[in-house]
Amino acid sequence: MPTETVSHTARAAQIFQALSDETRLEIIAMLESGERCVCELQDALDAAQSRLSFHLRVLKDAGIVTDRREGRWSYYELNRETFDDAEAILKDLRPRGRRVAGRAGECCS
Amino acid sequence: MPTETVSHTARAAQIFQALSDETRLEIIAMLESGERCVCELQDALDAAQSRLSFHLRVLKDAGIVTDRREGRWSYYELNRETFDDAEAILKDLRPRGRRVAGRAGECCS
DNA sequence: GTGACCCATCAACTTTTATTGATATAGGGA
DNA sequence: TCCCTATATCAATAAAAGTTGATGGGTCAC
Repeated sequence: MPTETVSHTARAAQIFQALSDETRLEIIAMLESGERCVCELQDALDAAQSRLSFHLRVLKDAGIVTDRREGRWSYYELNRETFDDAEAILKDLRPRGRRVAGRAGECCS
Repeated sequence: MPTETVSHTARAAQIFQALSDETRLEIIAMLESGERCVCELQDALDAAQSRLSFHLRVLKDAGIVTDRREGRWSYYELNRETFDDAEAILKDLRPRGRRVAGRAGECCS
């Protein structure tokens, strides 16, 4: 077993947590069509620089984006793998079969 | 246009936020096979009653579960619709086409 | 070099979430 | 009726996440 540092659930929680903020969802929307540099995001989102930087870090830590430095610019890009993971996790969470409800008296001691 | 009270992003954020906690993910996992009563969850998750109740409410507010009262028991069940929504949202967020990076000088003023 | 710019990080603070223990409500059985 | 059980809710607190403004390190143009 290779480095399974965190549990499956912890990883799922991390991904969803990163997706649970409107600013970050807007960032993701802007990155949908490809790589962008931080200043473009800043202009478009009208967010304070440190705030944006904070959210980008959350996204990066969750593996949702990757970054690349070029000269004095930083470019961020969506990471397809993590989106695959997210989809898989979601499919896993989905309701499956049916189970007849434990009727009164069956469920509690 | 009917009651579009909250933005698309806000709704997305709410769903992901509800999914961003390990306890809640465990609850969902327990509900995958069907409806359960609160006390079953309580036993299985070994969570304080009020804590569990809190998390169930978060899930309910986000539309991830529905509840049903029967006598003195409450039964919770996963809500397929919301899982469909979540999947659709995720698909929407996915990286699409490519875009050539704005090279140095192109992105900032 | 010097200075302007892009960006990350930090510290202080505010806001939001989560936990805990207590109380309240409602149903069922004696 | 009285009590016990199941569950929600509330108030107080703790912990986590987000915001803001300041600082500092790299990189480029001069």
